[in-house]
Amino acid sequence: MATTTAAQQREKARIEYDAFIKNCPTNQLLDRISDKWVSLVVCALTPGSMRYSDLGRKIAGVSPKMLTQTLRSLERDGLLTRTVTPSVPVRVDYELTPLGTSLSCLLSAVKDWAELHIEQVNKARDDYDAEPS
Amino acid sequence: MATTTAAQQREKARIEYDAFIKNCPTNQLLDRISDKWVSLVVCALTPGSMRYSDLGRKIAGVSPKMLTQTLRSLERDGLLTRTVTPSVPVRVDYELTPLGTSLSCLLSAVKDWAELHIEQVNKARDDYDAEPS
DNA sequence: CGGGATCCCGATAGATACTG
DNA sequence: CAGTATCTATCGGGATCCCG
Repeated sequence: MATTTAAQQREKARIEYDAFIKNCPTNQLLDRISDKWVSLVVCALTPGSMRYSDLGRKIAGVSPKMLTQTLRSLERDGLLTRTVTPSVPVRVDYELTPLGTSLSCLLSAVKDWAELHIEQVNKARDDYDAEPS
Repeated sequence: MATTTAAQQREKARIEYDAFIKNCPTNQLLDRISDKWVSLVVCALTPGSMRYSDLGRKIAGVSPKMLTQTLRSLERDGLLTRTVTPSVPVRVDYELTPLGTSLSCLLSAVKDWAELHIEQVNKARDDYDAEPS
């Protein structure tokens, strides 16, 4: 048991690198917006506030669990606010904060790039797939 | 068997929505850059071309499998080129294409946003976690 | 040196059912 | 209406071995 195996050393390196990545703001942000539902929620809320069930319907395909989970994490990061109105049927509204709106703008930039270059990517993909080798 | 269950209908909706998402350039791009290693590889290659093993060392923590897989998919999308030099020990260089460089610029924008707003996010997170409830 | 093929495991998405 | 709890199936990703 004495000697450290190569596997253990690599494991150590991996953990350190993971820590490095987690402390990197860029990767944190990438992790955040890469989440399957985050971009959809942000996009859905960009026009204005919306209720929980309306979001569920607009995003169609999301399970209550994932919707709640996504909304919670976005709320935690200060990207949206959660407002509970204790009426007879409870009413909960979600709305982007200025920070959330700012993120929405960034997503727009991503969207623009995507739409501008998607054809090149698709072409490259076809060429690659068509290669004889 | 005649009647379609609610579960089946939801399943259908999910599949359609999935298809919708997959056809959306923005989500394709998000899927791409959200990949754990893609941003790191692009970032590593931004200064210039690099060899396979150099990449592996610079990114430290990536397994050969993931590195190869990442490089292949990026090559397929026309974001980088792969050059094989059949010398005695084989030599393979990777280099960003103009399209890849363009993506690198987008990642820079993401990076800028991240560094500009990370403090707000962290503060919001602390506040949220500190809440009594 | 630069990979491909295979096996395996932990994380997590999502379906379902229940609650205030 | 707006969630929560639980269970399961899937799958990304790492380890390992092997090849050209």
